[in-house]
Amino acid sequence: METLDTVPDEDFLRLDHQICFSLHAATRAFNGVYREALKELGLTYPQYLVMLVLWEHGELPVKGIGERLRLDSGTLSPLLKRLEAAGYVERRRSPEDERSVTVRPTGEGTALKEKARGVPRRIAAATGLPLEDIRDLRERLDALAVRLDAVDPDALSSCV
Amino acid sequence: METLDTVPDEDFLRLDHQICFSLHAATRAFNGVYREALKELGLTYPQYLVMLVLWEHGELPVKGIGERLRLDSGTLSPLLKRLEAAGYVERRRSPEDERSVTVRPTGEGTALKEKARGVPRRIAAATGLPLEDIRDLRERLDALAVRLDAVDPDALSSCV
DNA sequence: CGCGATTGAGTTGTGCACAATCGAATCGTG
DNA sequence: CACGATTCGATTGTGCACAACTCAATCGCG
Repeated sequence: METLDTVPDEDFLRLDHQICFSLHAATRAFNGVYREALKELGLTYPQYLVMLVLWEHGELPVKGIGERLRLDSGTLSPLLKRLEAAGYVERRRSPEDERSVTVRPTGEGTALKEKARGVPRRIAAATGLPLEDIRDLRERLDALAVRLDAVDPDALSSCV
Repeated sequence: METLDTVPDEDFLRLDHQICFSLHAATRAFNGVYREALKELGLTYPQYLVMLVLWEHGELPVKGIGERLRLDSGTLSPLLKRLEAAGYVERRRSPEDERSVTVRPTGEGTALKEKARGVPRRIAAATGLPLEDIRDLRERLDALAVRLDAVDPDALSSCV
């Protein structure tokens, strides 16, 4: 059987090139499709993700959004400012904990959900894949992300 | 059977959330792992991709790199300048066509290939997946990217 | 209660992705 | 040969990702 140990470095480098590159290419392709689909909503794809979690939860602290999307304040702070400037969300300091900032959709932001309703179906159609394939792919990617996030940094730099 | 047409919008939105988000999360997880693995080489992940194609082809015009990695000059120009500043590549105008810029690894850049040899194996090990699973995943992602790149932009904005 | 440690946002700086645009070189057709 | 169209790269501007840091608010232990 073909395993990690029976493949020469040279082939490996090629294979590796393709898996990481494939992921990159697929992500960028998705971004391109979303960019088109979200153009009429005036949202970028990461902004759309933020609105998705806000539509689902009603309101969340910045930290809560960051946990669900795995983004830190360095990414979210400016993004949320742009969403606020666009009139889709409002931010205010939590009365209970002055360190925390609560974000919630404005009326306009909530109304946007209706306009966004058709987006996911069109995206799924664009993939040309049956639902079960999409689901299977998603599960593999999730499992992969979990494994990669759990990797010990030192185990990487210190070669085997 | 469950198809695109038998699932309500509401569920769909959730499913969609997960597939696009999973891809995003997996890409970012990969980036994190590569960041660690490439730290000792002084390369970012996109810079590593560029070095990979240069190691394979010896020298290429900027356009050739862009075709292989699907990146445009707006991304490559500054990236190549940084690689040049790091001493890994040199750029010069092609004598045959003064519009074109030829990029090739310096001696130091070529030497880097040996130091990079162990990287892909460690990345593959970090995924915790057998080779055939990686290959299968790669093929699915490639097929997906092809489909998504071929999507007619008008078909997205004009709803079904 | 008081003070050091921790937590939550925000800021700064670097790098990538991409759209739009520019200028120079080259091509192609009349 | 001349001139409009195209090609190539660089540049500009916007937005995202992330590391490193700051600062205020809060927590918790003595």
